[in-house]
Amino acid sequence: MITQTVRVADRLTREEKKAQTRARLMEAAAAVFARRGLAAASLDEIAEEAGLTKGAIYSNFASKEDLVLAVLDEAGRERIHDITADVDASRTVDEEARRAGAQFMASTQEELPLLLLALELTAYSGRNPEFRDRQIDRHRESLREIADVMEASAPDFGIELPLPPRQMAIVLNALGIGLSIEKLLDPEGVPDDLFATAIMLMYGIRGREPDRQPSSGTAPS
Amino acid sequence: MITQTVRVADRLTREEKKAQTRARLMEAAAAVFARRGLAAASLDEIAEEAGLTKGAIYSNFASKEDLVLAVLDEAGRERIHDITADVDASRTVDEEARRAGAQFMASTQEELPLLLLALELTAYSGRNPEFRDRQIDRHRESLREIADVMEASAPDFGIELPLPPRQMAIVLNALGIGLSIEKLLDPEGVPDDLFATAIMLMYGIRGREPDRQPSSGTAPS
DNA sequence: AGTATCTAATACTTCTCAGTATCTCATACT
DNA sequence: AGTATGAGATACTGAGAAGTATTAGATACT
Repeated sequence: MITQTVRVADRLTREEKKAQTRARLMEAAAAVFARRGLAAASLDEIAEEAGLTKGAIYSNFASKEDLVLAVLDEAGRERIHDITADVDASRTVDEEARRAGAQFMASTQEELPLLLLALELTAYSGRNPEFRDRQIDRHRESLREIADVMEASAPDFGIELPLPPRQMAIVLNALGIGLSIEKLLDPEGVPDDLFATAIMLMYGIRGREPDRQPSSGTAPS
Repeated sequence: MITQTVRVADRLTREEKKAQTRARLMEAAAAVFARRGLAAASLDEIAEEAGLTKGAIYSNFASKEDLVLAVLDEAGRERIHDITADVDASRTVDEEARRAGAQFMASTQEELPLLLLALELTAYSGRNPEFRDRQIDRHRESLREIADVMEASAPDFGIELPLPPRQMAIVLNALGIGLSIEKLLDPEGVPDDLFATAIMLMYGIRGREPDRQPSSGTAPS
């Protein structure tokens, strides 16, 4: 016998309701983790943010760590894609490097809580190898995406990668994260275009000034 | 009347004893913070590690945060110095970059807990601006030390810095930290000499292979 | 010598939070 | 309709930790 579930607008099936609860919890968790940090975020606060209670959390996730992983898994999918998706080989390398560099720095600045959370997670990973192992695939995937885009677009830009794509991706990613940290620690000390400038140096494209600029001057501090 | 304090070998004056206690606490704190992380390190554990009790901590420091800051202040002094002090302009740039790069990567690997602690502190700084402000001077000083060494040694190496020294220092530091993080997340994914290679690219010194190496091959994975 | 002072130990308070046990009530099934 | 199921609420437990009050005992001062 085939059962036909009658659907009224806000009359959800159990499965749907649960999925919705789960989604609300994950959204709330993402916000609270970003706001408070990994350790300081309490499950009670997350539940409250979602308009639910801790019971809902433990009905949907095995533990706090489990919830974190679920949140990460979802968040991790979109991150890199946003930036690489915008690569446009009809512009010059110079333009494109500046755009991507600026976009990267801007996004980490405006979503600072996410950067902070990522730092904490990295530290946590360093102390909990099994946690790290559960993230490694996603991390490699992100790198591969960067590598693929760079490899694919290099000919269009008329340049050659000075390193194998994967290594280039690692360097790029590392530099971006490192500079974000520098900027976090000393916002005024890091020029906005430093990322792009450094990248172009590696590509062998020397700066706009043919000769050396003085170490101090009218340039932005 | 002048008081002469009699000194027997292990008979310390009050002041000395207190200083010694403080030093023992800071040493223990450094170890425990590194081992457990910022939040997970308990004052009881630190006290125990020092062979003392929490009373000793609160007699010497106002709060946990105060203790952290004291530890950092001391630890921060030696770090950078170790690496820059070894710069030797009698070697070639290539050699020297490789040495410094390898030394940096090796030191962050073998003192991994310190890297993790630094990450947590950075995240903490991002959420507590007044804490960050108390670190900013030290951070700038470290950068200046790197910048000075690079600026001073560049002529000896017969090269020119492609960027103002301070910016060069920022990029170098950022890249080092970023690569350390990459290596932490995926130890096998990061070649040991990638740091040096990237640096040399920025200096405009192209790799040992005149032509491009394939993206995969007999190289370690 | 006798007293004051201050370091660090002891013991306690207060609080936060992850995780659990239990219960309720809406949905699903028969 | 009546019963079974399970999502989520409520209330609790237990661990652990920061910080405090008090005290003991050694050192310094007179």
